[in-house]
Amino acid sequence: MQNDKSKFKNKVYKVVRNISCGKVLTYKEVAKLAGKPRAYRAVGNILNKNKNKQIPCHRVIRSNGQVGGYNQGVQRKIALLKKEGVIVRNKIILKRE
DNA sequence: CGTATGACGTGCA
DNA sequence: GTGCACGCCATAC
Repeated sequence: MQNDKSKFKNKVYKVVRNISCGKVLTYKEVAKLAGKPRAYRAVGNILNKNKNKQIPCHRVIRSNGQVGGYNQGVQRKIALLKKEGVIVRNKIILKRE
């Protein structure tokens, strides 16, 4: 049985895992897709506590274009994004349309 | 159960 | 464009 909170967390994982290669979503977008557009705070928190490699949480960035953070190190996150084709400059995501 | 924290976002000076 | 303060939600202690 899962409460709304647990469902939200589960949905977040599903959404993040569903992100295509080279694609990046913002915390707000993920929260919105998870059903709680106001829980972007919790999204970051959940991913931070999460250590599941199955989830490409490195594809989740901030709305202002910054890479945000990463439990394995921001540098690691940037490296992965760049490796996937995302342009990153000085911790800023320069994603093309 | 209540408090504190955090990978955030928006508003205002 | 930069800096500071408040709000918002889930999780941990």
